[in-house]
Order: sequence, then structure tokens, then C-alpha cells
Amino acid sequence: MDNPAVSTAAAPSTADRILDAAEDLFAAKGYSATSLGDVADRVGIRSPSLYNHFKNKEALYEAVLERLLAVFSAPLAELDGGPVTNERVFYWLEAIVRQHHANPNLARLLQHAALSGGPHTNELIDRLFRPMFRPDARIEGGALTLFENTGLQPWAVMAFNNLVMSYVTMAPMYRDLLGQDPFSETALENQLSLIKMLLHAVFEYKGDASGSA
Amino acid sequence: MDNPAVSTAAAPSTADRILDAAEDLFAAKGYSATSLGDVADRVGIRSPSLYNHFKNKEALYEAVLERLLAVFSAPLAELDGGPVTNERVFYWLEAIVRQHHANPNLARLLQHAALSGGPHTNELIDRLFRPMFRPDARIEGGALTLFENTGLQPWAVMAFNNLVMSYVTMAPMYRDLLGQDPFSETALENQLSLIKMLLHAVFEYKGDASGSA
DNA sequence: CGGACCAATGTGAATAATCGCGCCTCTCAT
DNA sequence: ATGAGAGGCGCGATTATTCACATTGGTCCG
Repeated sequence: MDNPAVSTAAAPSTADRILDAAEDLFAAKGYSATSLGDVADRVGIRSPSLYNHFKNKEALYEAVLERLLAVFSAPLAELDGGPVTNERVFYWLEAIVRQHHANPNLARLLQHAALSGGPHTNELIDRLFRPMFRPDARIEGGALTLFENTGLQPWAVMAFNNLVMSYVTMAPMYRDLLGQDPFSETALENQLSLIKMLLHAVFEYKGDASGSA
Repeated sequence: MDNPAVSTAAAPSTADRILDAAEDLFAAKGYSATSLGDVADRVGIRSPSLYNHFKNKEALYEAVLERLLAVFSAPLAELDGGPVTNERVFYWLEAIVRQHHANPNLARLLQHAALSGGPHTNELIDRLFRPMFRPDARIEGGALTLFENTGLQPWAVMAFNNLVMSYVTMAPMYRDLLGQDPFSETALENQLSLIKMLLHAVFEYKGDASGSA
């Protein structure tokens, strides 16, 4: 009836359902702790059937990663297409936060990779973070001159990135600790205003960076 | 000659060497991805010999956790012993940061637990974070009145915690991305001044928390 | 229009590797 | 000698992977 490649909202193909299941499991338990039996169970097939769609476990993992990276690289490329102004940093940060809320799995996968230093760590770095540190990727208007002379700018960028990502990787814990769903709509708004407030504070802060107890 | 429990700097016992090896491996790869063979190899013994010191893999994991929690609960208890003033928050934050630099493994273990929601997650939460949210654990002097009425305070506390912990859990990546050793002495000082600056900025910031793109 | 053909996709059985773990033996210091 | 601690052996379970085979749906030919 309808070509699956053009269908508007057809039932997802088996390959897609395998990707969905594998993404969730890899993100939660990591690569080696995820068994193909678990994946197959979620899809509702037997594990040998997976090999009709993916060469092996490794290829499945890479396919999961590829699908996620395609989505998450978009806002970064968007920021790349113009001057890095204050307002666009806010806009971009909000886009990133919303994206991680919509799909927490990339952050979780990345966290697993960073912890165990798997072979995919380098690809993740190159695709997600390297573009942030291009020589022309400087914030204009002197908003962050505070960092310029201290060499702290890349670390500050990563700190804000941590703020966004570890919200997601720690989310299961927050559910128990604070008794709220960290992925609810109101939690999203809370996190957004908190991060924006921090960014505002940094933009406006003119004090020196040396602290004392 | 000397009682191992009182020895000043004696050679570590086999049990301690097992704990050291297991701690590193659990922290890097997580519980199920760590094999007892890996642990035994690091210690230089065969895996069945591990059972002379620990009942099973699970007990080994719990022993690792217990040893770490004993160390990391200390500064929290210290903060508990007096009024939560601005200065003491700075002092306490610095203590936490230094501790995570000295031993990154607790943060990594916690991150694994949060991601996969293992059975130990609750104990970690209770021992590490729950004390932060006691009813009397309010920052005095009105420094954070900004949060009081928004209900954001616990989330803000966790955000700063994320800042500290994800520095450690992401550290292997930062080594490749920024080309510096994240655990060097200068990197520690950089992170400290960055975090203190953020905290200062928050303390001084009086704007409203709602942002717009 | 019916039947041969074929590619896609599922299954169960089998395999080799790994892992947690128990059992038994050996060794060595007190 | 005696008991703590190390090694060797091997069982049973799990896993990734392969393979031979059944089923299905669609296509093409007569």
C-alpha cells in the first residue's frame, strides 16, 4: 500500500524497533552489560533474528549512536552558521536542554563512554564537542572576557555542558531523592530557568575568580 | 611485627589490594562489565583466591562502596555540625572538590548506579545526598532567598553537585578534548576558581530567574 | 489467474567463549 | 602441625554468533 520509506506515520519497521530497544538498554546499562537477549525480548523476537538486521552487536551499537548523533548535531551546526552573540547562546542552550529532555539517551551513552573509555569515545568527542572549540567560536561582545585571559573558557563551556548532561544522567536518582519526575514539563521549565539564571549571573559577574574559604 | 590495623605505612594486605583493584574497575566499567578475572589479574592472583577474602562478587562491591562512603561522608557530617553560613559553604565545596580529585572513583560509581538504577542506588542516595536536604540545612543570611520562593533550592544544590561530580566522570574525555590532564594540580585550581566564581555570581545575582530567548 | 520462484525475516538448535563460584589440594609461616 | 591463603579443576549458566530450516509476501511467467 504505502512505501515504508515515504509512509507518513506507518508502524515502525523491525529494524527501528530494534534500534529503539537497544538505545534504551545501552543507555541504561552500557554496552557490555546489555545482552542481545534483552534487546530481542523487548522487540518481541528471538536474538538470532537480530542478525537479519545488524551484522553484530557492535554494528547495532554504532547504528544506535549514529541515529542519535544525527539528531544532536543539528543545533550545533545551527550555532555555527552565524556570529556567536549572547542571545544566540541562550537560544542554543535552551535548544540543547530541550533536546536532552526529549531524548536522554545520548547523554547517558556519552557518560558510559566517558567512564569506560570505549573505542567510540573519540568519535563522540569529535562529533559533539570539537566543533565548540573551533578558533572562530568565540562569544562576541566581550561577555566572556572574564575567561579570555585565564584560559578557563573551554572549561567553562564544558561546565555548562555538564550542567545540562548530568541532569539527565542523574535523573533516575533525582526521582527518588526529590520526589519529582525530572522529565515532567514543570521540571524542564525549572531547569531552564536555573541554567539561564546561572548564565545571566556569569555574564554580569565582574568580580575576580579567586576565592577564599 | 606490626599489627596491620595499626601499621603506619605497611605493605597493603591482599584484601586491600583486591579492594583497590576492584574499586578502579567497578568505577570504570560498572558492576557487571567487571569480571572477577580482571580484578584478580590486577592483584596478581587467580580469581578463585578472591573468595578467600570476600564472599562473592556482590560482597566485594559492597565492601568497595563502604570504604568509599566512609571517606566521603566526612565533610558532609562536618557541615552538619554548625550553622550553614556563606563561608562554610565555600569551604565545604572546596573540600568536596579536593576529595573527588584525590579519588574520582566514588563519583564514577555513583554515576553508574544512577544510570542503571542498581540495587545500591538508594543506599548511595541516603548516605551522600539525603543529609543535604534536612529541614534545618538552609543557607543562612538570606544568600539564597532567590531560591526560597521558587522551590528551586534543592535543584540548585544538585546542580552544583553535578558540576563537581561530572567534572570527574567526564574527565577521561576532557583529557582528549582539551589536551590537559584534568587531575593535574593546575587543573584542580582552575576548577576550584571556576566553581567559586559561579557560586559568587549566584550569591550576588539579584535578577529574576525567568529567561527568554 | 495460478503456480513457480525468490528475497526477506523469523525460529530452534548448536558452538565456543566467558563468568561466577564451589571444591579440593598444596604451601608456608607461626 | 595447623590454619590462612594461594592455585588447579571444573560445573552450570549466560552470551554472542552461526546455521539449517520454516514461513511469508511479492513478482514474474505461462
